[in-house]
Amino acid sequence: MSRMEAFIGQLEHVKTPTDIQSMIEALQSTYSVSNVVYHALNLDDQPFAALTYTEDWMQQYQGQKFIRVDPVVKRATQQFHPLDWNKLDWSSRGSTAFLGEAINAGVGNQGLSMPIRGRNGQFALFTINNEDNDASWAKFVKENQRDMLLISHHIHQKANELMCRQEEDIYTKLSMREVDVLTWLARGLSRASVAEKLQISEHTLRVYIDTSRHKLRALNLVHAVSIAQSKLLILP
Amino acid sequence: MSRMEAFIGQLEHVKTPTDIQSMIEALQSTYSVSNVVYHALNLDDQPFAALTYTEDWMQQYQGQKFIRVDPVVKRATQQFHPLDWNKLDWSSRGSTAFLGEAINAGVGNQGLSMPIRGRNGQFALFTINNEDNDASWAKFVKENQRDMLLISHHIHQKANELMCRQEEDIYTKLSMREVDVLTWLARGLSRASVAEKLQISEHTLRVYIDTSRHKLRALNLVHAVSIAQSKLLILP
DNA sequence: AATATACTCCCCTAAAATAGCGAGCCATTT
DNA sequence: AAATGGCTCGCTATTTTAGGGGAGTATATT
Repeated sequence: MSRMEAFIGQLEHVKTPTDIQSMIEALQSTYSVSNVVYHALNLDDQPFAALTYTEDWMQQYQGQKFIRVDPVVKRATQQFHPLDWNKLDWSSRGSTAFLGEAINAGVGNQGLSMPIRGRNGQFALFTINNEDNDASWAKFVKENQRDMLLISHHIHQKANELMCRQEEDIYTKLSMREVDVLTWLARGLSRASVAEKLQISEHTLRVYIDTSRHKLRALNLVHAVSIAQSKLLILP
Repeated sequence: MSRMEAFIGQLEHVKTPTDIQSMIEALQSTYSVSNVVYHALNLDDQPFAALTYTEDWMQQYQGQKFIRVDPVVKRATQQFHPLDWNKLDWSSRGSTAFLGEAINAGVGNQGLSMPIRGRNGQFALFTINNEDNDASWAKFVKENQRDMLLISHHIHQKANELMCRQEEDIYTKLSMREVDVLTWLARGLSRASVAEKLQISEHTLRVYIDTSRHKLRALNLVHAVSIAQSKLLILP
């Protein structure tokens, strides 16, 4: 049984968020890397992280809002496949400063980050990084990338189970017409255009907007579209 | 070398969308299943599918808008991990009718669907289905689920490479303030509230809305938020 | 040093969105 | 048979947003 399979087997016994942290630390030593990071930017609106970075670095990262200049995050949000830090552009002013601080804080010079996208617009990053030369790191990536992808999926699944309410929300059952309306509004059509497209009066249209807004507990139309979109209640 | 590894190796030589279709058909015979389906609902706004269903069934599916009642799609949009059709609720009126038609059309009674979420709000489904009894299907799933996950990722990656423009869009570089503004607006705050929160005048706020709307080529605010959100330019 | 981009502020008017009230028909579920 | 929920239409009023101008400072980038 491979390291990966053993790890995923163990992961099944995880019961608390703290256990996830332990599993991340176990990964760090099993694969002998500087750091392992699972960072969910939103699990049902709440962020969650399990990682091996120092407390200092985490506070600095958050305090200086590094998430805004971190090229890993920027790139990962627009990528599907795993992302090798080698292929990033570290040249911009903000990034270079960030890189310096990161290396200072014990973040490895080599890294591999995998974007994870979940239900309801969840976005998380699973990162493994190490102090290493290019050749040796390339070998490591080649050998372990597939394992990492599977592990990252399982960790995200676990985090999701533990941190998110799993019950179905009866309020998020939009009717067909409500879905139609929100879909077209999300595409930028005005109420008048949508009414014409759906062949209903603007008054009726307004009813659908109101009811869906209430079902989604949204404060206004923009909010309603935003929620419906992130929950994939409306499809592109 | 496993079947999965061989397949992923071959996938690297794929150069055209038709090749993807061939690979899907290869999967069908390699794993001896009734059908294999890769269906991307949106790749840069365009849908794409490579599958082994009959032309008739596809037309019926589209003509009768089965996507609206298909419980696989409904559930998959809210799930992260692979989804076994056994665990679905087929009891609702629309679903039962749909199920009957599907079986008629040669869709297996057993199935496994994996949701794939990509960059820019992409959503795709990779499905494998077969005519089989519960026990034998459970065994198949247990043995091959991991392979299917990796394969689905690689197919999506390929489809993405082939079908989507990969260049960066200079227009989608929002400034920090623009991101702030769209983020809070997406959360349902009114302009007045956002202006107060960011400590700027409503007039200034309006400038950010206008510039970001133009950058995103959006028709109005709702559209702009929708685009920014699907491109993950604003984070939750 | 020059050009571009981000950030801030102000005027105006017309259009659109929100919010309250009402009603009837049809299908599905209980 | 009754109840629920979806779909359709109407009115009035107030608040909010969109779209058209213009203008100055500071910070990057080239």
